[in-house]
Amino acid sequence: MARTTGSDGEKTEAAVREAAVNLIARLGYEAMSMRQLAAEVGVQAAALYRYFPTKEDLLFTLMREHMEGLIEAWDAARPAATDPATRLAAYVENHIAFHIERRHSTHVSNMELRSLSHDRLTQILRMRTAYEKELRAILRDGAEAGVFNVEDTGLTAMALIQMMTGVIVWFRPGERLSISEVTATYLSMTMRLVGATHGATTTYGAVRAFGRAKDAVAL
Amino acid sequence: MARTTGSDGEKTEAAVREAAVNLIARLGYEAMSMRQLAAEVGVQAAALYRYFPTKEDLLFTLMREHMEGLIEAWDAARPAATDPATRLAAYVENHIAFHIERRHSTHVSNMELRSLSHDRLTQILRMRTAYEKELRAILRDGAEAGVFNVEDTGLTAMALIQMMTGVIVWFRPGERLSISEVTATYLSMTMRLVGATHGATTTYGAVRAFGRAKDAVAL
DNA sequence: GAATTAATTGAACGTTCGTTTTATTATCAC
DNA sequence: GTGATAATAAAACGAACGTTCAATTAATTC
Repeated sequence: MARTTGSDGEKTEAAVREAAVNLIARLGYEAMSMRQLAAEVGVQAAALYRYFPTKEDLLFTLMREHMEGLIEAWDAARPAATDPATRLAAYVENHIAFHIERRHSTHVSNMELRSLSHDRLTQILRMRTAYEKELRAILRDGAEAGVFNVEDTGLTAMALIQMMTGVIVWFRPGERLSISEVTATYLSMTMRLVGATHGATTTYGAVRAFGRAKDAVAL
Repeated sequence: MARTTGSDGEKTEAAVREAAVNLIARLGYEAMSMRQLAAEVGVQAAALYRYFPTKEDLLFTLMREHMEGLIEAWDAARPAATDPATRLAAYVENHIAFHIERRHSTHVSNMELRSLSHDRLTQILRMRTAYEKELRAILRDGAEAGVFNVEDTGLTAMALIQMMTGVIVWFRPGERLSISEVTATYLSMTMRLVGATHGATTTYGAVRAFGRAKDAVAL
C-alpha cells in the first residue's frame, strides 16, 4: 500500500504534534520511539519523516512553539496599568492559567531540555529568560516604588516561577480545587511573599478584583 | 583478562553508584547506557550486573537511598521546640541544605520517576508523601495556633516544596550567592508566604537566630 | 601451596532504535 | 482522462541497546 484514502498532510502533522506532546509527557522523549508515535497517529514510522526530519527536530518544534505561546499569552494579558501589584497579579494569573491549560507541553519543555543540541537549547533558554525577565522587572519596579518588600529580585523571581509552575505536578482538573480557586490562593501567597503593602486597601482591592475577573474568563 | 589486580567489590559498587547519579542527572536515565556508565567507572558493562541485576534496579536503589537520606536528615534536624515557626524554619533550612548538597540525586529522584515499575514508583511516592506530611502538620499547627495565615494547608505545602526544591535548578555553588544567603532569603520568603506573625518579635527573632546558627553549621 | 571464592573480561544474543530508500497509491490541476 | 504531485507503506540499514554466559585471573582460606 501507499497513500491512503482521505490522507491529508496538515491533519497528519497536527495529529503527530498532539500525539508527540502526550507521549513525550507520559514516557519521556528518550523512552518514546518513533514507531510508538506513528502507531498512536495510525501511520507508519516512515511517514513521520515527511513532517519532521529527525526526532530532535520534532522535540524542538514542540518546545519552541510552547515558548512562543507562553510569550504571546503574556503579551496579550499584559495590563495597561503601571502599578506593580496589578502587573504582578496579571503575571501570576497568566502564568498559572497557561501552565495548567498546557500541562503536557510544559512538562515537555521543562523536562526534556537536555535532549536538545547546544544551539537549540540556547534558543529555548533565551526565550525562557526573556519571559522571566518580565517578572524581574515587575519585582524591581515594586521594590523601588516601595510597594514590595523583596530582598533579592532575581532570587524571588526564580522562587515564584518554580512555585507557580509546580502547579502542573499535582494539579488535576476536576479534583478538589478549581482553577480559579488555585489561582486565587497562589495569588495571595505571591502577594504575601513579595511583601505587597495593602495598607491603602485600594491597591490590594484592585488586585483582587482583577483576579476574580480573569478567573471568570479562564473557566 | 579477568579479575584485575586491586579490584574490590565494595569500592566498585560505590564507584558505580556515584557515576550513575552523575550520569543520570546529566543525560537522563533512558539516555545513559550501561556501557557508558561502565566506561565512566573504568570497567566492562558486564561487571555492573554483579552489583545491580538490572538497570532499573540501579535507578531504584539510588532513589530509595536518596529518599531515606532525606527522611533521616529531617529526623536528625527536627527541633525539640514545638512552636510552629521554629519547626517551619528548621524544615526549610534542612530541606534547602539537603537539596543543594545532593543536587544530582535530587534531580534523579524528581525527574526519573516514570522509569520505575508501578510497585517501585509507589514505594518512592510513599516515602515522599511521608516527608511532605511533616510540613503539612507544621502548617496546620501554625494555622490552628493562629501564628500562620494559610488558606489551604495542602496547597501551601506543595507551593513551598516546589519553591524550595527549585533551588537546585539554578543554584551553582561558588556563584553570586552563598548557601547561607540563599537559605536566609528563602526562609524569610517562606515566613512571609505563610503569614507568620512577628508582632511579638520574640518568635521571629528566635527564628532568625536559629537560621543563622544552622547556616554557620551548614557551611 | 592447593582449593575456593570474588571480581572481572570478552564475546555474543536477540531486540529495538532512528532513519533511508523505493515503490505505490490517492488526489488534484488542466 | 492524463500527468504531476502529495502522502504513505513496506522493507531494509547499520548501530546501539540491556543482558547473559563462559572463561580467566586475583585474592582469600585452610
